[in-house]
Amino acid sequence: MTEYKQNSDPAHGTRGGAGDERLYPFDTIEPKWQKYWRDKRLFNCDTGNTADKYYCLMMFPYPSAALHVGHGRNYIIGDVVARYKMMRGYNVLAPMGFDSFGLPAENAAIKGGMHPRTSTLKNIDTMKKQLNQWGVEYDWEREVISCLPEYYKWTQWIFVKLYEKGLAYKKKAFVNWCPSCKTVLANEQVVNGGCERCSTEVNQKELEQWFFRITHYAERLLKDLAKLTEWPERVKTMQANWIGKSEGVEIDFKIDGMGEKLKCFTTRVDTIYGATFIALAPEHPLVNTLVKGCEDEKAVLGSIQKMRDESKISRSQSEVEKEGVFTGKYVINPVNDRKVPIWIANYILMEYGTGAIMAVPAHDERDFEFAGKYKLPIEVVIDNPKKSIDPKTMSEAYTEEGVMVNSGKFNGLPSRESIKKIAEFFEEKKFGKRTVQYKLRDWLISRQRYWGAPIPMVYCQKCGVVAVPDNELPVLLPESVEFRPTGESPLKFVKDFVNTKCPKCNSPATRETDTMDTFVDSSWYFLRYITPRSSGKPFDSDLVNKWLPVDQYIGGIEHAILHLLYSRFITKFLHDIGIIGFDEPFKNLFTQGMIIKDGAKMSKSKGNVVSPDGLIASYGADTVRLYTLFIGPPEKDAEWSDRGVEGAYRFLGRVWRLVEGVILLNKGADVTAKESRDKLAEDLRRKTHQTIKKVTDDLEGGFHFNTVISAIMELVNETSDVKVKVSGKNDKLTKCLNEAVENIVILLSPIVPHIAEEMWKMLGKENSIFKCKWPSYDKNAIIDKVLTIPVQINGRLRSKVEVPAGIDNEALKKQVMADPKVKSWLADKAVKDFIIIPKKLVNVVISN
RNA sequence: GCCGAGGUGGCGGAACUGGCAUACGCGUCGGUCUCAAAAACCGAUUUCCUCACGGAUAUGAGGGUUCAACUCCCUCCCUCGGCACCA
Repeated sequence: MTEYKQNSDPAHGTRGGAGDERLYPFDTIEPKWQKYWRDKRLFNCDTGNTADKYYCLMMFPYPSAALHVGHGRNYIIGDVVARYKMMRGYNVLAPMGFDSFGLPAENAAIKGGMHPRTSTLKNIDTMKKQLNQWGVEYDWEREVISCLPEYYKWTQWIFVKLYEKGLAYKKKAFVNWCPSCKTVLANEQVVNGGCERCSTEVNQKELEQWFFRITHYAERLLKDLAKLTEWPERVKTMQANWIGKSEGVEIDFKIDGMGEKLKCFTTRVDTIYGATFIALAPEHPLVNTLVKGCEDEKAVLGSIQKMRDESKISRSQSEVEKEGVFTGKYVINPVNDRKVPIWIANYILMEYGTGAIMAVPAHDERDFEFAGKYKLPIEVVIDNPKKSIDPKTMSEAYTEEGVMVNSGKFNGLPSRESIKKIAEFFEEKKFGKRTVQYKLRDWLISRQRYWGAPIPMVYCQKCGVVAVPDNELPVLLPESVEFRPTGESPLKFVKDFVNTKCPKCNSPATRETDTMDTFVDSSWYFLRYITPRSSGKPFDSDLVNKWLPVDQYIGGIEHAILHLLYSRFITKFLHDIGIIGFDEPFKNLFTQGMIIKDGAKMSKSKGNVVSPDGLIASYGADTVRLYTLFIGPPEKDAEWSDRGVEGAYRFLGRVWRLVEGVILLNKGADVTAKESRDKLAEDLRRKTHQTIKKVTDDLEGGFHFNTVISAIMELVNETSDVKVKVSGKNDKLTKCLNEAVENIVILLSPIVPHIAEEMWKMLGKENSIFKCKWPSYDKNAIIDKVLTIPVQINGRLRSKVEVPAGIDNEALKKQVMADPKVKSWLADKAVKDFIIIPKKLVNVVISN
């Protein structure tokens, strides 16, 4: 999605541990099968067949120069899911594309590199080769590249639709400005006061910018999180926190001696009787009027200006000392007609609520701190029921619930109850009204950059702001521009681009020169894959309605807020204008963890990037895939280990030799059976079917690839043990052995597709293994006939007994009591209790 | 501070609705094969005591419930991620 800072150096591969001796010929097998899948169009989806559709989507990447094994995790997981679902009989759609507008390509151009288009398309080419090497397959005929006019035409079209509905608008505002990237950033792109991309401290700049009115959808974006039952809880929590809903009351305070009213938002209207001052943000529009004519007006204005000058960023850090100044004016508290002084304070944010608060020092930490500093009165109106509060000695604000005191007719009520009562009272008396506030801000989408989709708007002297009509889209990016880090869009200096005619009146006009945030591009691409070459409309609505919502979306946790929230917003919008029939885009979401090396996220600057190229050369792609999935639970971060890769490689070698060995057996090599063949056969068959069950359950119930692999390893170990003991005769045992081996190959195939295809062929099978049906297990075969029951004495394991599966409790008890170890533990002690957990365990409780 | 996830051998990690803790893999040690090495194969591997049989001990710390606790309850500690002067 977003571009990554880390780039790996493809020339610097990890050392190969395999040496010249390969455990199996992966280097010839892998390219062969990759070509085969492509030739047989294995991943090309017929979207016309929607009966058993399965839309398996990976977050499309920004085309960086080279991928590392951390990126690989995402694609490998997706590929395994797609192949598995195919074998389950689904018509799988697994498309891929490139989120190819963005800053890195343009920054490279500024440094004197290639034109962004050239470098981007080149990177796309490299990336496709790397994906191919991994054996990760897609329906490439549906490739979507967001920087091409055929795509961004429709990004612009969506902009115009938003504009027509009043959801795209331009306003002058203080915006986050990254001095290094020389562009504005959305609130979501500011991380700890720094630029998301380069970490440079962001400052504030007043600019006229385009916004999307995502706040209009705040309530639905919040409420509909409940619909997303198959999303990780943490992602939903992060989105809910980001939207930040709070319910409260907006109070109208009359300003004493002036006609004006002052609105304050509070969630704690129960504390209204304890309001001892009012605090306004320095940017509040009434500030100048209020201050006018006050004592020492000049000094007051000076300190207000000082507060404004502090960057918004440093003001948002809690360590910053609270500052404020008295305006000389008062409001009247409507509940008791008391005069309350109005202050200007640096801790009040203009962009939240009304930019003004009623301050209740006794019951708010921040107000308490401020009141302490400026010696403002503290009045307790909520008492702690456990220990009465003395306002003179209190050392911190009491913010808990309690009992109302000093609050007129509300005295004695529990504070929680009075929130509702006072709110009702306020509405009745018209002192104010109940409202809801959100932290979510409108989405700032203007970027002073070249490499993005131009905002399709025209400024006409007569008609004003005019949207470019559909038939004139796309507004093409001009080819030749000068890349200069001026802080203004390079498009501004391209006369042919800027000067145009008004689409309405045909008189001379100028174009908007800013481009769109690339997150606009990525918030609808999943719709385009269904009909990627559609030229008359963004997509075919009927078909899109059949294929979406996406059945499985897979990507990194870093997009928990930005991309996923924006995509949900755009989907809801397109739903509301009636061109799609669903209002949530992604039914199941899986967020995989990062791959860590030497304790840190892989990055070029840290020099800890593991490139797949060297690994694939030494061990093959299947080994890299296997290890990547075996490393740990895929949703968690995991530390990369080169030793672990070798272990995965050795395992594939063992499987390869097992298959070769069994084929030899089938030809009638070896002749001596060394022990009871029937029991061996039965045990092996049981293990085989238990493994089928375990693997299928682990894939269906979440992506537990690590336990899937360990289960298959167990089966391989057991099968290898059996193989050693077997003759070549075509009897029950060799049959079970063949069954075990075939199933091992099938169960492994989504994970290590190349070697699986090759072994499948060695076993004499005709078609691609991915055309074969996923096995089901025999319910009877998985039942153990003989059980080993652990025997505990007073909860401690002391012995084990072997019993037939159907044994009744009486017989079991008899056998346990006869066990010599149990006998010696019991000695002459009385048995107080005898607990039998059927098929699991026996616990004999005795006195000590 | 608030919200979320987590803490299990030397390491990555397993353990379903409370029922054999440490599966599987890595590493280490010992062995087979080899002139030798690599690969492969076999065996051992929580810790402590014991020649051994065996015993004791252990899932961040402490308490509780239970015949039985990694799992449930209470108190606390630590790590990671998100949000954070949001009224």
